[in-house]
This record gives sequence, structure tokens and C-alpha cells, in this order.
Amino acid sequence: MQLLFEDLKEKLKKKNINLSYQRLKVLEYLTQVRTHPTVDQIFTDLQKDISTLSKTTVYNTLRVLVQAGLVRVITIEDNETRYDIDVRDHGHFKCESCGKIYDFNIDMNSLIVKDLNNFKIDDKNVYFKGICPQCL
Amino acid sequence: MQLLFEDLKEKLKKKNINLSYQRLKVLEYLTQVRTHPTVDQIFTDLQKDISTLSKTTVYNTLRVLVQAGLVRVITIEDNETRYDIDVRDHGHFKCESCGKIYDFNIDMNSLIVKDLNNFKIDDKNVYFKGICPQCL
DNA sequence: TACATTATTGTACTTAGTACAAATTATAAT
DNA sequence: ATTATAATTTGTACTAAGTACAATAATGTA
Ligand SMILES: [Mn+2]
Ligand SMILES: [Mn+2]
Ligand SMILES: [Zn+2]
Ligand SMILES: [Zn+2]
Repeated sequence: MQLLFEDLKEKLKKKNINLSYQRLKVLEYLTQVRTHPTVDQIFTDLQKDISTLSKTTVYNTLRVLVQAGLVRVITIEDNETRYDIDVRDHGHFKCESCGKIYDFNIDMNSLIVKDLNNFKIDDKNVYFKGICPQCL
Repeated sequence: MQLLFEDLKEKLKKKNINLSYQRLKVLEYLTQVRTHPTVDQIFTDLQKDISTLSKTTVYNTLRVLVQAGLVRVITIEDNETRYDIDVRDHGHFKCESCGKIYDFNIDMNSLIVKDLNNFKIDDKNVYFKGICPQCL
């Protein structure tokens, strides 16, 4: 636990992000809670530990982490922005019954599109919707 | 033009959607303006013709059209929901410089994911981000 | 045409996210 | 360690997307 915290400090330092307790806590939360949480979930849970926490700080911190490439944004539903500590290429499946978001492996390099020959592609996203096994 | 309008009437009737001038106009707009417009763009443009148009009506109409499968929702950026009259399988590329959204062909059936064997998949989405040729 | 049903409109409301200035905390220099 | 400087956090006010709802208008049917 103490060890993890030191690892996260390293992670931020390597990206030239100044250390703060709030930033470490948000990063720790995303490392432990792998459900692609929303800002509100992060805020509500962390507020139990940090009673003075402001939601603006959560927004600010996430923006910083995303810009540094430590966290990615998941946009599946327009009304709920979610955050993912796993920045490696992978797809997302959202169950329309329970709302849970599952990760799946997909080879983004195999998604070669001839229509986009002269386009500079920076980011590839794949997401599916349907019903998960538990809800079926 | 008159012919097109009759076609759209047919399209709605086939889906058991009651006819109204507003619904026809929204459908006509999406048929003609293929830029994946937002609610606000649709509303602002149609208001020039229909001065009494309410934004609520645009929201209601789009919900009806999406439920009927005549229109699909495009969620790339969390703050801008866009609408597409082309409901066939295809991918979207958003230029991060000019904001334009391009269509591209992609074979969704080739996206077979072994991690999702027991999942019921209803909807597959692929979108890329980057810079378009005009902006490069 | 008359009636019943459905759609439109306008307003009020909710919620996600942003702007900004004051207060606090972290970093660097002495 | 103390101080000065810079960066971050916090709280409030604000914006904008979207929804709820009741009154009004339009549409479909007998
Ligand atoms: Mn993920
Ligand atoms: Mn399209
Ligand atoms: Zn489920
Ligand atoms: Zn462009």
C-alpha cells in the first residue's frame, strides 16, 4: 500500500506533474477501481477520505492526467464521461441492462481503413453495446 | 423536391410514425445535410423556415427517429451529440483541427472478439480521431 | 364534421462541466 | 528553517445540454 503510493508518485514525477495529495488520491482511486468511473463516482468516494475535496479539483486533476497520457477518456454515452487508467489499446462493451462496462482485447492495428489514406490517425476507439452474460 | 418529401412521408409511415410538418422537416434536413449535425445546428437552421419551432420538438423528433431506427446517434465527444441519417455500418473520423466528421467504410463483421463469446452484441461503433488531409 | 388521440410549444427544472478569484499548499531560494 | 514565488485547491457563480410537464395545436378516424 505504502509501496503503491510511492509508485504513483514516481508516475506523476516522470510526467512532470507536481505532486499533491488530491492528485495522488485520484490516481490511486483509478488504479484500484477499474470500473471506468464517472467524475461523480470518483468525487463521492474520495470525499469520504478527503472531506474538503472539491469537485472542481477532480475535474482539474483528470484533465491533467489525461493530457499527460496517464488516463484516457471513455465516451460511450453522451451524458456520462468515464475515465480509464488503462491507456493501452482495448475495446469497451457496455451492457445496456446493468450499465457495466467490460474491457476486451482488440488489435487496433488490424483496423486499417483504405478510405483514410491521407489522414493522420492519432486515436482509435471501438465500443460495443448489448447485454452481458450476467444479464442474459 | 416534392418527390423527396413524399419519399420521407413513406419512410415515416412504414415505421408507424405519425406525420407532422416538424418531423418531415427534421428528416429532410438530415437527408440533405450530411455533416452529422448537432441538435443545435438542426434547430437553428430549421427555425429559419419554421419560426415557431421549439427545441424540445427537435429533441423529441430525434428520439422518435432513433428509436425507429431511421437515425443513429454519434457519440464521439462527450459534449456534442450528433445525428446521422446513415444507419448502415460505417466508421467515423473526427478531425481535431477543423472538427469535421468523415465517414469511412469498415467491415464490422470482421470485428470478432473472442473475449465476448457469451455477450449479446447489438451495436458496434468505431471512431478515429486525428487530422484530416485538408488540415495537414 | 366531430371527437379522440397525438404532437408541439414554452417554461421551469436538472445536471455536467467551466470560469474565476480567494485561500491554501507546494516548491525553490536564501 | 524562513521566506518568497509559483502552483494547486476550493467555493461560488455561471453556461449549456437535455428533460419534465402542462397548455395549446395539429392530426387521424369514425
Ligand atoms: Mn477500459
Ligand atoms: Mn456517418
Ligand atoms: Zn449486464
Ligand atoms: Zn480538418
